[in-house]
Amino acid sequence: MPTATYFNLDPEKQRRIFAAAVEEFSTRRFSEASINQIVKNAGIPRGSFYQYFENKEDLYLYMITEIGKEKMQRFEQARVFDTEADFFTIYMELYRIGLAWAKTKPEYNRIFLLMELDDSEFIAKLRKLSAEGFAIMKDLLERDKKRGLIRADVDTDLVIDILYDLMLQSFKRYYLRSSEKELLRRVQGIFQIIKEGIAVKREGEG
Amino acid sequence: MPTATYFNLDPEKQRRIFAAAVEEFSTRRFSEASINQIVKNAGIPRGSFYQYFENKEDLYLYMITEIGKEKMQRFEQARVFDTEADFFTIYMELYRIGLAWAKTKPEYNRIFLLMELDDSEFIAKLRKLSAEGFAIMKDLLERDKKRGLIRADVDTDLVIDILYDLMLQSFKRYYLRSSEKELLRRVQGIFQIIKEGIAVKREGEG
DNA sequence: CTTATTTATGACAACCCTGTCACATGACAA
DNA sequence: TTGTCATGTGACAGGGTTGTCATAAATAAG
Repeated sequence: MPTATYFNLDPEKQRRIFAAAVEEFSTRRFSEASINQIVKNAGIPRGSFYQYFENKEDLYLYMITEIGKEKMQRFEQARVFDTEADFFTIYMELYRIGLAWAKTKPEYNRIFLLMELDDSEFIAKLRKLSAEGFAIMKDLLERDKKRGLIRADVDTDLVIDILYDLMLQSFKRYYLRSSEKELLRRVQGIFQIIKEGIAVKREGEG
Repeated sequence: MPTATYFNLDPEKQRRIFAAAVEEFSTRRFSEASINQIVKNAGIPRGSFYQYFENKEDLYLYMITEIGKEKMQRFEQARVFDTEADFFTIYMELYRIGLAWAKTKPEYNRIFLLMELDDSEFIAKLRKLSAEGFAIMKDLLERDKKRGLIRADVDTDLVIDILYDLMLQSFKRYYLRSSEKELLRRVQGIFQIIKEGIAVKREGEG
């Protein structure tokens, strides 16, 4: 948490510091990001930084929390969870929203992608927290099981895991080369495979 | 490529340097690895390093090439590609071999995992090369399509992509926490899903 | 034995980084 | 005005990194 001094600061200055943090952390991994660079971009003296934040972790945590709040709002106002739609439909919708968000705030999104590339203790802890949000998806999948849409023998956790990995990986690709259209087609393709499988269906099996 | 001077070196010294490189690159990402550390571990003076290698990239490339050769030998001597077995069986077998290899040479394996975590230009180039080896898998999948084992409408490239991502991700997990047994069960689970899908099969569909 | 060439070596320059701390400045109160 | 407290500030210590280079040692050739 930033110090009281930080919160007493001129809002414009706060914004400048926040922006500088976003700039740095969306360019370099946490472990490679430099406070020096941040203070330079924010136009504040080095000493001041330590007046506002304990260290790099402190700033990062603050930034991530703020961004997280903003993202959550997007999901909440979309109300995708309140429908009776099936698991895949909801997942796709969430993905769409996430994509739209990433489009308006590409730097924010880069921060999350870079987070996945980091393997420091600190980031590992953070990642764990954000992954816990996926419990909702597990519930949805199990609901569909009860509704007879998903086979009963399917390992729910594994499916959630798989989808998380694949979505993340696809996102990475998107930021490297693909267009949004391509990306969405890819995600559709993935869903199709996870739903139906790729093997030729033979009768009397299960 | 190392200089002639390097290859003229006492083999024992060469081995020491190689080992030091492996030690460092299996602990830290390429971008974070330090030549200082390597020369220290190898017990050679800093100046000598630059007599043998142009820079860090040069050494890394050499090391990766050597390790790649060794890994390829494993696959070749297993002759998994010569069977009439189906795609999934062969993939599983390759995975098993890879796992066995990773078990005897965990440092080598860590190097590849860390490579996936890096995003420098240099590593991106390297990764691309190693991914091209997956063309064989694509051929196998297409063979199974012709044999009527895989549905004709399936996007081969996408499946190869998906499997690559998922296998890699599973490997990462294995090195972080899981046991080999757990990992193999997970991979089996993934194959099952990719094969059969997770949706309840309704008649008269496709 | 002497000269030429190759190889070995560590000090050095130049550039990063972080966290601290003594001091300067501003603000508000007595 | 003087004192007190909050804030601003940059120099500094101590740590890291890479690549170079003058010199020393070893080896080969004449």
